[in-house]
Amino acid sequence: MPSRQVVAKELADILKVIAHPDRIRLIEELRAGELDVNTLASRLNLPGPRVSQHLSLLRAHRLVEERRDGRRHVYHLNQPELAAWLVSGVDFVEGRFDKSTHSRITDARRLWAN
Amino acid sequence: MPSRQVVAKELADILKVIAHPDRIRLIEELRAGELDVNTLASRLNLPGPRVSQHLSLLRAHRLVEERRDGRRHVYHLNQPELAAWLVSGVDFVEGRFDKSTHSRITDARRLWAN
DNA sequence: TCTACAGCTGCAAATACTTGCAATTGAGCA
DNA sequence: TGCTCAATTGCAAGTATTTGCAGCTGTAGA
Repeated sequence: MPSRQVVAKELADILKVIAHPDRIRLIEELRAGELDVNTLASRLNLPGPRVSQHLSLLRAHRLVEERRDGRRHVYHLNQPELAAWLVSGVDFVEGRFDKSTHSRITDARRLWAN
Repeated sequence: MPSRQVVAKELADILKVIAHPDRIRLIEELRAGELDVNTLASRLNLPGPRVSQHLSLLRAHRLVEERRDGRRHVYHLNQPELAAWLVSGVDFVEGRFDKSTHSRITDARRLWAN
């Protein structure tokens, strides 16, 4: 199978993993450093098992890694540049908003820029 | 709903649209300029209706635009930088390959670099 | 008008994702 | 050992995507 096809498939695979609102937010939360599952769950306001499943998917694709600290499971981004890359992708979202909602983007970009 | 959440949702939506091997290849084919549906179908070696459906999805999300030229439907990227952004995302694929298949990435990157 | 070519649309079957909830594992501590 | 907190796993129901194929629309040219 030709290389472009292989790489397109792998890239599609990774994008599919990232392409979920909760998982994008997990990645964004982890941009600044490591956090445990509980903290993530309460920051995103999601049930624990759900966060756990998202994390296990991200883990299976090596986007995050886990570390144990006592009874806590602490997660961090495997490739921290991923978060920056994602934020830069927000540019391509702009066309989708009408003018009134448009400020949300600059807003979010500012929050994520930190 | 908080901005980060809105933007995460929109970004997820766009990524979901992009996250398909065929559609990634379509975007890559279009990086250099416009092409009609037939050309795309034969370059990707896919049945016409399939390419048509992928394009209509990309079109619905404003990632591509259509132009008519006689009986041809000619497509082009709405935001050409999208292709470059995608290619830069290939970096995050690298961790997934073992050493033997690793050369495919440099390979594909070279091909996509044009 | 008739034909051919270029694409699009619709629909059903197969497949994959998401979500909620209950049950389970595993580490620390009394 | 027995209890509890932190997370993970498993599974079923609901929802969305993908794929193949048949049939349709619209344009150009004889």
